[in-house]
Amino acid sequence: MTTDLPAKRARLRDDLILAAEAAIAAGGLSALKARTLAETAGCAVGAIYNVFPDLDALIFAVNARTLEKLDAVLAATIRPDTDPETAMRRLALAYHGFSRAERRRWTAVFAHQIPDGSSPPDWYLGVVGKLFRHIEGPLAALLPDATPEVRGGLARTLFSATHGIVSLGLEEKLGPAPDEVIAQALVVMTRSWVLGLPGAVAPR
Amino acid sequence: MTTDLPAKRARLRDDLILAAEAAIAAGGLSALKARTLAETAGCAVGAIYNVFPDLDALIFAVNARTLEKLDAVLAATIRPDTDPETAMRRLALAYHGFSRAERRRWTAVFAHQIPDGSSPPDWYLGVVGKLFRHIEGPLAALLPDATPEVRGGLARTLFSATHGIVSLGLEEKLGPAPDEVIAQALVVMTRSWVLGLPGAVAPR
DNA sequence: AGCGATTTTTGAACGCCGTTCAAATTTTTC
DNA sequence: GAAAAATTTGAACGGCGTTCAAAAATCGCT
Repeated sequence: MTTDLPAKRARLRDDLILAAEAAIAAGGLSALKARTLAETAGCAVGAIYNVFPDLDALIFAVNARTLEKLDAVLAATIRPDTDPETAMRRLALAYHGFSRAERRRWTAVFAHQIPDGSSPPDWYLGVVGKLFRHIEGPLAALLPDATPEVRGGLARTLFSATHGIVSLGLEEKLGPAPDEVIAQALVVMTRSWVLGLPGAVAPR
Repeated sequence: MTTDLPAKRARLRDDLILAAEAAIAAGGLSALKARTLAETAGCAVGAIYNVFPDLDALIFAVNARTLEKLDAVLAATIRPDTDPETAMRRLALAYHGFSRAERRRWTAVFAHQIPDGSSPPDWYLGVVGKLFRHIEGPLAALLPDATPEVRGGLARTLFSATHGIVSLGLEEKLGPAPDEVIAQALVVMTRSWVLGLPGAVAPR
């Protein structure tokens, strides 16, 4: 019985990601411990470092999965021909809903701090980048004259703004913030974009 | 020479806050170490815990100072009679500028994660809450018919959205984000609010 | 001023963490 | 089947926040 070397490594890799994901879902980023992880995945502590350079890399793998799941949720949210306001509102509310449903996993994506000089791996930024494209459809309908560059930049801006509202609400960094209040804020915000953006991007 | 008991404690408290602030400004939240702190402030490690229940409490004290400083910057940014668009744009750009000038201290405010169940102390939320009031002036000029409650909620929303744009830009969580790009995004965003909010808050 | 009671300060020690690396084990090669 | 190479192992390391028995300082009283 030849257990196929690289396949065994790949299986351990998957087991570790699943174990890490479960730990994060149960207790947040700070609940991720090398020793617990090794026990859950059924390997020695040192084995983790045969597959990942450090726990940060493992966290990136988990966070990428969370982002992929969010991507799928957003993709299922709108049809291509939905009008811009409905589409933007649904996207924002879907984002909010996901962040509530997957509270800890989603928080981990943004709470994860990497050492000062370094930046996220390229493959990871690619996964992040896919998220913006959902907004680009509605934006194109709303701003037919905008260049793809302008639209791309704007998609990023709207994503960031939505993220700010959802994120500060979820972590309650600004005080209590009930679900319904956040949702209403998102509705007003998206409505304001639909009314204001066409004039705002046009040159003076 | 009676060295006045409570005064000595207060002095140590201040020394610790200053030492912590310097550590954070030099190397971020993760550079805050109890032993280094004690040495800088000229006390024993255990003495920290005579003044603060734990390092989290000390971090709140530092972050409150940072927020007070931001509050002062925002207060100096606009005159009472500035038109809404100019005021909002200046506030957003001032927020962005502060986050760049005080990169590490500002990052510490939002990167600071408290244990799962607990929430920030009330006095701290009070300091945070003061920040929103700067937006309320311009908002009142823009939406004369809005109730104070609506204005208050909206101020929070706009703050959160601005924060999202500045924050994701600064941490480069979505990829590279040069200063000028972020600033331009804020200009478009505030312009869109001025054009769109009056219609967006009005009932259908 | 003297001296026992009380409070405050001290820093070695504790438990836990991510990570390493010499040794044990497994797999490959001939 | 045995020697060589590659992989896996887990005790050990250095560093962390926090604690707490002991030491030092201060207070209360005569």
